[in-house]
Amino acid sequence: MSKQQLEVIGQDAACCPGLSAAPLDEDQAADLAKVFKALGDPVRLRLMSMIASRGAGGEVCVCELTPAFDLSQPTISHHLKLLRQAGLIDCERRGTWVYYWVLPGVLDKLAAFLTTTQPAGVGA
Amino acid sequence: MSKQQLEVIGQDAACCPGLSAAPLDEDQAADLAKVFKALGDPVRLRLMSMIASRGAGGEVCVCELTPAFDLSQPTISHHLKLLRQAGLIDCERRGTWVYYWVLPGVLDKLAAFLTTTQPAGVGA
DNA sequence: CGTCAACATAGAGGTATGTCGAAACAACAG
DNA sequence: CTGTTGTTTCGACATACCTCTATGTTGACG
Repeated sequence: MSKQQLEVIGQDAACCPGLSAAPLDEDQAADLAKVFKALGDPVRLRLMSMIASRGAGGEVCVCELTPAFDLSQPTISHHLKLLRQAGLIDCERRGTWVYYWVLPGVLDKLAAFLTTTQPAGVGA
Repeated sequence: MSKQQLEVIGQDAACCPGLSAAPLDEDQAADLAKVFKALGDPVRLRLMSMIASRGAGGEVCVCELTPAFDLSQPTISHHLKLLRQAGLIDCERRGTWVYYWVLPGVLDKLAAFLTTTQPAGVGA
């Protein structure tokens, strides 16, 4: 499902040198900005939090997410789609319901990108 | 200078439980979203990177930042203002020039917020 | 005091984003 | 097959955002 997500964060070695390591070039900045932009909305941030707080292999049904907001169901679906396109989450339909989960490693890689103290042994 | 920046990240103890720890409430999400939204633009991300790559106490003059982009000087100034209002950077005028730096600890706290493996001793 | 350079602010215009209701799609129950 | 429930897609609209030009502000220098 969903062949249309970014791979900014998930690229094998490292997504990029790190924000504080060296000035980003235009392409890196554009890709990373899409991920941060996806997190730059209160609704999406809460959605991410609700999904991520289920733990590593955890999943959440859309039917659990929607009633937590004073928004229409299509709007929630729209935000979930944006998070998916940003490469942060993925989903699967099982019967009537659709379950979402956080793509493994994405948040940690994003955290590593922001960390100013470089993790030892990243080469270069 | 600049009494108008967010304090989301800098709050004494912890800005919040962490994205994966527990579902964010509306207020936390709204505050955090402003920070991520500030990073959700390629230009601002490059600006942050250019400033942050100067290291801990490093500073950058605006006159060094502006010519790196194909944008007008007021546009760069506008983006710097947004980054400042998000509580990510601060600035000081020295003579004719204005110098910007990354507020200490902000990026690391943001990284800690995203990290899924909770730092030891956070209770619960 | 006058002028110049470095930045910031103000206002305007085009584009993207968030939200909705309506409709389409998928899966299951009778 | 038909109806019901859960979810996504489709247009449409109001608002926010990014960018520009024009103007203001601050400090340096004669």
